[in-house]
Amino acid sequence: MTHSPGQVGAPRAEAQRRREPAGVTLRHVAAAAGVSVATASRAFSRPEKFDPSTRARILRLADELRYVPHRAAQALITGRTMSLGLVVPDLTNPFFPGVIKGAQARARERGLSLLIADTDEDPGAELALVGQLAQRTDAVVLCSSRMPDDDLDRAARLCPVVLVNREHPGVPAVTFDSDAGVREAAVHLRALGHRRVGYVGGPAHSFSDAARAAGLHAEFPAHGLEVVLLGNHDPSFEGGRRAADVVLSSDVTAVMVHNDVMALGLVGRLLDYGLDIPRELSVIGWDDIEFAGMFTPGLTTVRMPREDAGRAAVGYLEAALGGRTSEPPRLETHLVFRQTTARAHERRPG
Amino acid sequence: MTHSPGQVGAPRAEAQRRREPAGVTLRHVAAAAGVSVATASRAFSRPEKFDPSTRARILRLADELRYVPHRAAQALITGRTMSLGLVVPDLTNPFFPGVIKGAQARARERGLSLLIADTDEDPGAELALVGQLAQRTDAVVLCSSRMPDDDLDRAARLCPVVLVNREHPGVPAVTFDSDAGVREAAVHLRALGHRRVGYVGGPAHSFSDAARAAGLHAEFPAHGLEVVLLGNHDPSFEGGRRAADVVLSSDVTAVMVHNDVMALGLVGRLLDYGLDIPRELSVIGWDDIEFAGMFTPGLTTVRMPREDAGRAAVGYLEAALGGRTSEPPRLETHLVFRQTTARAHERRPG
DNA sequence: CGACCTTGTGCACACGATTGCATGCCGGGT
DNA sequence: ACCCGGCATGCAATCGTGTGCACAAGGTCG
Repeated sequence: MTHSPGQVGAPRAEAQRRREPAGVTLRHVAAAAGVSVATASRAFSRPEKFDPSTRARILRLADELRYVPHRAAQALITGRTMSLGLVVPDLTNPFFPGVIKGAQARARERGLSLLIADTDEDPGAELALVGQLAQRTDAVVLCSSRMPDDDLDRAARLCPVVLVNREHPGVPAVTFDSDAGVREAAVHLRALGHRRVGYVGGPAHSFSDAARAAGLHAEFPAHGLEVVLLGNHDPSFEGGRRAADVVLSSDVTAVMVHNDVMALGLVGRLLDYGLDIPRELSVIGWDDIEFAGMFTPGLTTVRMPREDAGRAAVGYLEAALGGRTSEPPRLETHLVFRQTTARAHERRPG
Repeated sequence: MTHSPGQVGAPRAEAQRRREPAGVTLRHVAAAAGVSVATASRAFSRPEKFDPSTRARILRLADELRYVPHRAAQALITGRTMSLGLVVPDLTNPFFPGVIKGAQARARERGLSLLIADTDEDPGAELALVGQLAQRTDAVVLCSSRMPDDDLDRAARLCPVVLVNREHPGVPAVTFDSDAGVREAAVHLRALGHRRVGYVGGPAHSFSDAARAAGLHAEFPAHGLEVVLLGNHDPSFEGGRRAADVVLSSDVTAVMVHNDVMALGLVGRLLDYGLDIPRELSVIGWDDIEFAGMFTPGLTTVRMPREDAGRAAVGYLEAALGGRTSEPPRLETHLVFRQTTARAHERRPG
């Protein structure tokens, strides 16, 4: 209104004041096609009810001009950033890159991007982090969070949230169904003649540790196996090594371990002690990280389909943002047989 | 102009048409403070030349109202998204989470976010990926890219780019200086009595493989060591295992391996063969991934400070975007001594 | 005492895309 | 011949923030 409106040509010169090459905008393609910006926009968003030839021409021109929509502008007007956040406690824990990979693949298929945040194992920082992410993303997936319950409530109010490997009332969650895996482990150990099986636990207040222990207590007795709790330990290689003494001084012939990294630490230390694994002690881990099969002896373990979990989590959020309601899945786990389990034998007294 | 302009109160009702709770905007805090939106905005961006009391009042109110700036709106007007992209070939390769972690930490300190993209080991897809990232980020770091040279040129024209662990004329790069690490390895092996040392290579056209081989050729002869090339192999555990036969049928007493994962595969297979490591063969890996110290025997290896690399890469980009020019660093590597190296012995003929 | 500078603040436009409403055109029915 | 409906398209407002320029108030100096 203030300036001659007929000129639909190049963006006005003064726009170049600050700002790099500027890129081609909808205005350019509209001008090139001899239509208004509105029409150009609709050529993308409203394929239906549109003159096919006009539409085709616009799209072709957009392509030739290498037009790419400006995400920030879209985000501003639509209120959707088209990106998701993903929070993990520790990237160097081999469990998480798997779920990230899955999440990322699904996100890419859908034209979404993924912001990864690592909390450095600090549950207290997670809420703040979700707050930051909420500004830049439409929703976030919280992975194996050890966030306190009320922080979790607050986070869920901040923006749409989906949990992975944790449950909390009122918050959707992609979970792992330990049952099948644990049952297979029970059958396996029982068949090998074991009767008393230890459980080397992870962090005391971790949700997944509680879930795993519960699975054991639910399934093992039904198969004639006694479960012996062997304490809570740091979920690290060192934590596994340190658990060796407890295991050694118990009278179990087999142990389940909270995760693979710990299990590998435990096995390593026990081998150092001169123990013959699996002859004197069978060990079963949890997760099936890549390295589980690379160690000697290869670790028997309960596989968690973590890429599937990542995919499912973003799939759920994408549906939820689109207004479609869906139920996040509960994923099956299974036992992977390798070399750390064998027939039960008496162990010579420690 | 079309509607009564006096009303500076809440955003106009019709704005609520579509759009969730809407959040509090600069307009809210401006209204609360009794100033214009422009002043409120400047309270943040122009601390200097500002009436201190007004500024303090505005900031306090902003805080009370829980105002958080709308990133998309800022991005639209400033042309800066305040986020960076990071492209890696494979997240599940333990090398990369390390650099991501470093990058992420530095980015967070600076209020930047990081978009991670995994190319699934497909160098052909990388350029397209950078294109996508360029829309949503201000710059991208390309990590150990195997992208062809001209793709790399194109990518660098798309948006500011920094390379990690790769070099290319005209593109800034955070690199690893193999020299110190390789020299230490040479001294170490020589002291242990080795004379002929094999090199188990990675992918044929990989930049880092060329760099590593070059380092060997530059340093080893100077220390009286002969280098024997033992071919190119897949940079995976399996690749390392498959290299075992070549190693066994050569007459070297020690090998350097392109990376730790391969080295671990190689060692595992050789142990399967009944070889006594390190007595019959010394093995040195490259990277110092977490698991290198967890295997038995612990892998002697050349450490790459990968978190530092991540930090340096985003540090460089941040400076570059801020107009400050800097030189991306060349990071020192060092040998980490563990159990796969020992005095040279004749090996009984294969 | 007036001209000029400094300092603090507001007006208005811009960024690039989306979208409700209006408009113009064309054809068919009464 | 006129009106109405459908269809394709344009107008203009809008999202939330940043910033050049104008302008007012107060102070200083000649």
